[in-house]
Amino acid sequence: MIPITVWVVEDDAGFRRTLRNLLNGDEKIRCRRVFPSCGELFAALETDEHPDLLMMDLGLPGMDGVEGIRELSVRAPDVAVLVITVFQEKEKVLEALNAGASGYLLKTATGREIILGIEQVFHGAAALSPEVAKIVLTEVRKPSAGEAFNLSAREIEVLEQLAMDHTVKEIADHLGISRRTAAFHLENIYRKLHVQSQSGAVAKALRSGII
Amino acid sequence: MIPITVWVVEDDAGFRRTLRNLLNGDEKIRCRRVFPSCGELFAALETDEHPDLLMMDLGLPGMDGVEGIRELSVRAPDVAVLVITVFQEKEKVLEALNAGASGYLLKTATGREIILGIEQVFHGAAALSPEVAKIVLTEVRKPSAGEAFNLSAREIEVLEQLAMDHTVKEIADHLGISRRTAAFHLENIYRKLHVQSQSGAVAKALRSGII
DNA sequence: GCAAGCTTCGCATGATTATGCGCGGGCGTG
DNA sequence: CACGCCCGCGCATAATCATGCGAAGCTTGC
Repeated sequence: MIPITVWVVEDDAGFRRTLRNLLNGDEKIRCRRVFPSCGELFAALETDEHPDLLMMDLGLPGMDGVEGIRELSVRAPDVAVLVITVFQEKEKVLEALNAGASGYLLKTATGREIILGIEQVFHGAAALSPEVAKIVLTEVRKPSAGEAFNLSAREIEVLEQLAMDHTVKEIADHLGISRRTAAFHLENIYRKLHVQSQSGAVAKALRSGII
Repeated sequence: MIPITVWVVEDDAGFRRTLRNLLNGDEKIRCRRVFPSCGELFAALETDEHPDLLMMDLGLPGMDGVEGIRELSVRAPDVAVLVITVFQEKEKVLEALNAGASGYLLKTATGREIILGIEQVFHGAAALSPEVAKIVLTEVRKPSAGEAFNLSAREIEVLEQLAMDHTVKEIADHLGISRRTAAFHLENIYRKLHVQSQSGAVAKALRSGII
């Protein structure tokens, strides 16, 4: 069986070694190269054969880990990235995942969890530490989904049309009602959403998951 | 140490028994009650002391699992829900998580993973099977994140203000510029986003993750 | 060094909105 | 069988917006 080839970028020499030893202790994984910063990584990507997966720290000297991931997704989109870091702030997590990371593990993870995470990412799944999963979960969860504001079906239709870049006049035509009626619905929407402009209504509706 | 009390709703008698035995095989967990459907669960919630956590199947006779979760989050918001199911469709996953589930495991998970998942959820984290994490990840990832439209910093500020329910006049005051300038920025935003109204711009900006 | 793009502003006009006032019909709850 | 809420429409006015024309200082990059 061909082992999963893994590279590591980690500035802390101690943890770098620990990680390398851990990975090479598993026969399904081969970690041949480790780097203290993104600079060395990109140099190596120019000349060497790309690894299957890259384990990336975030708090790095020089180019930040998140930027490194962003850069990597352009230069070497074939390499999956698994973040391993101490940061568990929402911003860091979302930035890293948006930059293209396929997984995000905390350094509190056990060796076994790290090995499992690598296998999962390699097989196209995602690896998230529970704490990180919680953050991501909160993020996908839509606030309350509409019912809260008691918008009528017609009002939601109007909102959807608004968000589709239509004017009140166009909305009236599309819904087969007069512009006055469309405007009337809009007034009620303003009242229910506590806003006073089309933009505000659309913003609130989108952020609340109503549309 | 007080064990984590867990209840189970699962229509398949075989898997129900397997699950119960698995849970009670761990000294940190106590599974005293299992139900074949949501009806029995809600009846028990009326009379008995609530469990710490509920493991919930999704494909259930009578009330669907997702609806059950929704109902539970109203009737017994103190009970955490961990979904265990065979469904790995994006819709099901997001529905369940939006309904209030704190975790989502596939039935392919190992006993160890299930036990771990329960502990994680009990400790306020989230438990997601790797395949599920992948789905959730794809969902949080913002489409293109702004740069694609080449909006200037000022233009993004204007958009943010618009989404905050401000009029062009107010935006001008807040940014310390004339209304004509604010309107000018808006024109450029329209051009760059290919829209022709404030509402359309706000909708596109929000959906694209620009703001 | 100069072209290009961003940011800033004034003036003006026609289009569009926001909103108050009135009016009528339908549906579900108490 | 009212009462409240949703849906539909007209008229009118004041405010706001969209946009064309013209102009200028600044930063960025070839």
